[in-house]
Amino acid sequence: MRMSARSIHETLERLAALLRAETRRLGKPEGLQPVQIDALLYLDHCNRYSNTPQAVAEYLGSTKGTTSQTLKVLESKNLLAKAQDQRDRRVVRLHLTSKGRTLATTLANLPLLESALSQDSLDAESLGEELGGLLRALQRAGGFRTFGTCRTCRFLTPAEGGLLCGLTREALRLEETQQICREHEEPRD
Amino acid sequence: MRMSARSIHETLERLAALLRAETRRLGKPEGLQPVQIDALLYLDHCNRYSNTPQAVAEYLGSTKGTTSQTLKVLESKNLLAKAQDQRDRRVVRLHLTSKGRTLATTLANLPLLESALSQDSLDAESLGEELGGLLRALQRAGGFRTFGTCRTCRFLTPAEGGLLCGLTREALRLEETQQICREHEEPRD
DNA sequence: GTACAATGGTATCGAATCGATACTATCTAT
DNA sequence: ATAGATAGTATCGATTCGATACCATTGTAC
Repeated sequence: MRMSARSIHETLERLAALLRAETRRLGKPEGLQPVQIDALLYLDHCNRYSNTPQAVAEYLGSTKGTTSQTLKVLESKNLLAKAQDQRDRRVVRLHLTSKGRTLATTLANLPLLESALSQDSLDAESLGEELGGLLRALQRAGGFRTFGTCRTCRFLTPAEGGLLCGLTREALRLEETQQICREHEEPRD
Repeated sequence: MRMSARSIHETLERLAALLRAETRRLGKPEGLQPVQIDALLYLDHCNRYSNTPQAVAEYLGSTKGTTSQTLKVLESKNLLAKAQDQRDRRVVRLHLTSKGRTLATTLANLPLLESALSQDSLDAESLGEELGGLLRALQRAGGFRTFGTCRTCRFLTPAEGGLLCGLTREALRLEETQQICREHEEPRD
């Protein structure tokens, strides 16, 4: 039984539709759209190099203009605050408010997905591996940014007294290495 | 390394965003939105019990109203034709035009996905298994219709001279058993 | 050092999605 | 025959999204 690209395409589309509907359901009490929730979760999980409108746009696969509106909504709901970067004054830094952090934590786990993953027939471990592999393959095929964490980044370099980002030459706290980074790159074979 | 529900959630979201962007790109020359393409592909691949607006709505995880608009667009582009069902005159039957069939065939394979799946690091077989398993688990958890094919349906019954749908008691041609069915149900335990 | 391109971001417009609601038509159960 | 369920459409308002234009800041070429 050969597994065709079309059948995988179909399955992915069904998964995406279900996930989207569930996200919509979950965001409804807060008056949040799926895209707004995606942005919120990203900002809750990205590092200090990656909390800009541009990065959000790339992560969501959207344009700057659309993302700007999405962020405006989150700001108007007091879920995030904007601040001008001091080094590069074109750049806006996005920080979740405590209300935003709380909401992100709530929205991060989808009940539907939780209960699906807890079923005996599923091995979350190998599922995660396969999904991750597909994502990396797609990103490689399309030349997109990978948005991974330091753990799998080719720039991560051990130094005396801790870890270092080889790109910025800055020291990284341990928690930071588990956050999503816009500059993440896979090791070269 | 425990694989958390959140990280799977995140990966799925990224996959969905990439797929959606790619579908958008692909549909642009035709002036079709992603949802319209999804509906087109569904109608190209569903059986005669499942080609109604209601079924499309359930498949896409959307509402009747929204789906009605989606279908209106496809109709105005001469990609599908509506016909009243003669048995139940509330029901509208949707049939792709030859133009619609052709376009569906074109849009069914995403270049990005094809090239990702062809990479050595990926085993399309086990990926398909894992994805299918996750989809079934989600459908079970949420009580959604499964939209599978006869091959995995508990209603499929062998009869003299061919196959039979145990629900409608009608004979099925072999090709039909490979199409998506709205009445599909997984075997009980 | 001054022009000029590149980059980050916002504003605005029009087309489309989407949920909600209300409505019509048809079928089914009693 | 009547009530209720079901299939579908129409319409409204909020939001998404791409496209375009625009502004501010930074980087680069000369």
